Formats: sequence, structure tokens, C-alpha cells
Amino acid sequence: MRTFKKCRNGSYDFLNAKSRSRSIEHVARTGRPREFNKEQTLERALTLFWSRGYGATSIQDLVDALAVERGSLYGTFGDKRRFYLEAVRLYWEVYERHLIATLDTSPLLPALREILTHPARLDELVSDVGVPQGCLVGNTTAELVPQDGEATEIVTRSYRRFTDIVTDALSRAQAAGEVTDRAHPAAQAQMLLYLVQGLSLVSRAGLDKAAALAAIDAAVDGLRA
Amino acid sequence: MRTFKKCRNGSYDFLNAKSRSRSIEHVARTGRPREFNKEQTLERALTLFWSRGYGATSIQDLVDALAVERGSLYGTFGDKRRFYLEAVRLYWEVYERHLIATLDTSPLLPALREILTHPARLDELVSDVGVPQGCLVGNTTAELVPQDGEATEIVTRSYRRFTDIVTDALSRAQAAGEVTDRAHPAAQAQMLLYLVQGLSLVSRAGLDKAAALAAIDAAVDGLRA
DNA sequence: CTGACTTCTGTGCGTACGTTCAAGAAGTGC
DNA sequence: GCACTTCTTGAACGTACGCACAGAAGTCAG
Repeated sequence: MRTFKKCRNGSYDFLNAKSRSRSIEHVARTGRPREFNKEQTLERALTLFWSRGYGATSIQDLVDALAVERGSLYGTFGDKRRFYLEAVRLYWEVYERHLIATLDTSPLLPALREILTHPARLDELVSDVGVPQGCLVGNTTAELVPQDGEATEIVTRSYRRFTDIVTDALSRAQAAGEVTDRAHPAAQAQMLLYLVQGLSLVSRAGLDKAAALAAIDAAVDGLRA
Repeated sequence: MRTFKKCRNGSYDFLNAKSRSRSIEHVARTGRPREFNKEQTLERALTLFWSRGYGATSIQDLVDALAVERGSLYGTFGDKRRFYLEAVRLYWEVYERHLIATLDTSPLLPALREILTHPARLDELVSDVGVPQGCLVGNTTAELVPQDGEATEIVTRSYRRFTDIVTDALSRAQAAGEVTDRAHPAAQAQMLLYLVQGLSLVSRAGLDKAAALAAIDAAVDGLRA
């Protein structure tokens, strides 16, 4: 559901400069300082969880990939479940920022198309196994929901935020006469949520890029006034 | 992505009478007869896998829920992974039969709407935890793909079958002037695959039935000629 | 009845997992 | 420099897992 551009250092630019600088706030704290970057470690864990899933990612995998010892991970992030949920939260936070920024434009449909095609950008979607990983929120829905109340809450809230943001944009576009008013903006937004989640999921199993783009165009054309 | 009507005995009617009678073929075989029904056990395992996922369902869970000892399960179905994949295959086989039967009609759009609303029929979607479970193929995509080649194969083939079947139906409906020809049938079918998979997935986290139906109607309206 | 064959039952094995803990190292503030 | 706090390290723990196996139980052909 989201792609991240790789930075020059090989890590992903999940956080903007503002929130990154916030991490240097343990200046006034006593005690031995942490030897690893907390945010960067969370980002790296996110990419691992993203491509392998929650259950298939062991603590040992994380220790190996992050170069941080078990005890430090537990001390910093709590147990595995809490670590994962924190990664999901970060994932959505970044995606939502991107969503809002992209849809704040007119005409809307091209922007909408870009949002939808994001999961289809195979060349930008790199994981440690070299395949697209779908949307982390969607993966969480499949794997943790409904056994985990907290995961359900995060997932539900994310979906709700998506539809709220897209509904607002569609309302404006309907008012501008760009999008058909045969359906309510909320219904159209819900439809787009299903579409992007389905695309993200199905893409995990391999993606025919041309077919995916044609499908997206078919859906977007259906919205045109 | 699929609902099953509960039978009077509390089990699910996954198999039709024909394939069920095939199971009484161990009449001429020697040795101690199996004390449990293989198909029925597979069905029950399917519902368990369906609601909990692959990783979260332990052998012990299966032994408890199926009332079949570990050894018997291994002897009959092989290891856990093979057992699961067999359940996924059965799941899709039943769904595909339903899909073909439902779409073999004219006009097509109401039938298509019924296919799409299937995951939204909360009252018929019962799991052991009392919530909808999404599509087992979709769940498998999220959890096992891309680490498991055989799972990927099953999932990919299922998606392909879906789009093939729906494309055929849409071609006929386009020829009949019922569905718009602004997009190719294959693109429309792909779009519907994404839609139904997204709906199944998102439904796992809780479903606003009215919103889901409105979204489906918005998509189906976009197909109308 | 007997022998060949198949399935059932439950115990046991090795492993890998998530998690904890104690001791030491590396800082900070007075 | 001393007390205090936090982080690091690596070993260890308990558990639950997937899986194998040996002996009992049942069926059928001759």
C-alpha cells in the first residue's frame, strides 16, 4: 500500500527531519547512552516484519538484521508483539502523511491514480527477499486480527483514517464536477480502500504490472463525472 | 471471499454429494479402517485454519478441535504445511464452483453484486471466534507468500482462475450491452479481484455492512453501460 | 485361525522460540 | 571520584512446537 524511496545509505527515509531530530532529546538524561539509533532500528525492523510477517520473523532474525542484542531490544521496545505494533504504527503514520500530501491537489483523479498505483511500482518495492510485500496494515489484518485486540484497533483506525481523508478529497472533487455524484464520496472512498488493499495483497503473489494498471484505470474511469 | 451455509449437524457443506460418496472407496481395502471421516476432518481443519491463520494454529489445536490424534493426522494428511495447503485447495475448489454457478446468468451485474457481497454477509460467516475471517486464499497470500513456493503457486492459480472466469462473464455482458466497453473485460475482472480481496481482508477487522454495500454498488455502477 | 496389512494411540525427542536475568560497561551529575 | 542510572552482553530458562515411533487394535484373504 506504500512504497518508500531508498536513501543513499541503504536505509529508508521513514521519518522526516523534524521527528528525527526529536530523537536527540536524551541529552539531559543520566546513565549510559544507547549505542544504536532507536528510530533507525525501528525502521529496519519494519522492513523485516513487512516482508516476512509477524510470526515468521523471529527475535533472532531481528537481532541478526538489526545488529542489536536481544536484551537491548527488549529494554527499548518491550516484547516482540509491542515492537511489531510500533512498527505498524510508524508505517501508517508515514503512509498517511504521503496520502494527505498527494491528494491535496486538483484535479484529483490523477493523484488518486498515483495513490492506487503505488503498490504496483514493483521497482521501488524492495524487500530482503526481493518481492513486494503488500501493505503492512493489510498483512497485520490477515495475520493478527482477530486474535489481537490492540492490532485490531490500530488496523481499524488506519482504515478509518484512509476513508476519511479520501472522502474529503472526493467531496471536493464532486463539488468541482470532476467526480461523478452517482455515489456518495464515502462509498467511493470505501471502494478505493478495498481496491488498494486488494491490490497490495494480490501483488504479494506476483504482479502483472500492465494488468494491474489497466484494472486501476478501469476503477478510476468509473469515478469520472 | 466465500461463505458456507451451516448444515444441520453444525458442520459445513463444503463438498457436494458426488465427491462425498467418493470417500467410501476404502471398502475393498484391508487393514484397520479409519475411525474418522477424512473429508469432514479436512473441512473442520479448514475452518480452524481459516479463522486463526496458519502459524497461530498449532497441531495441538487441531488435535483438540478435530478429536483426531496427532499420529492419525500425520498419517493421513502428512505434515502441518501439507494439511494446510490441502485445506486451501479445498476452499478454493468450493468457491470456484460457486463462482461459476452464480455468474452463469443474465443479466450479469446482479450476480456480480452477489459475488462481491458474499464477504459482507456477516451473519453467515461464522468462525470459532465469531468473526468473519476473510478469504482463506487472501490470508494465505499475506502469511505464507512469498516464503512458500507451493503456497504461492496455489494462490496465483486461484487468482488466475477468478479473473479468467469473471473475464468470460464480462465479455458476454459487454457483448450484450449490459456492461460498459470503456475498459477491457480482463481489466474489469482484475479490478473486481482486487475489490473482493480487499473487502474480504478489511472485513476481518470489523465490517460496516452498509458502508460495504454502498462501496460495492459504487463499483458495480461504474461497470454499467 | 493365521498372517499380512492398515490405522490408532500416546509417549518421547530434538529444536527453536520468546523471554528473563545477572553481571559488567559506559556514561552523567554532584 | 563517587553514587547513580542506563545500556550491553550472553547465557539460561521454560515452553510449545513439529514430528517420529513402537505397540495395540482392528480387518480381510486364504
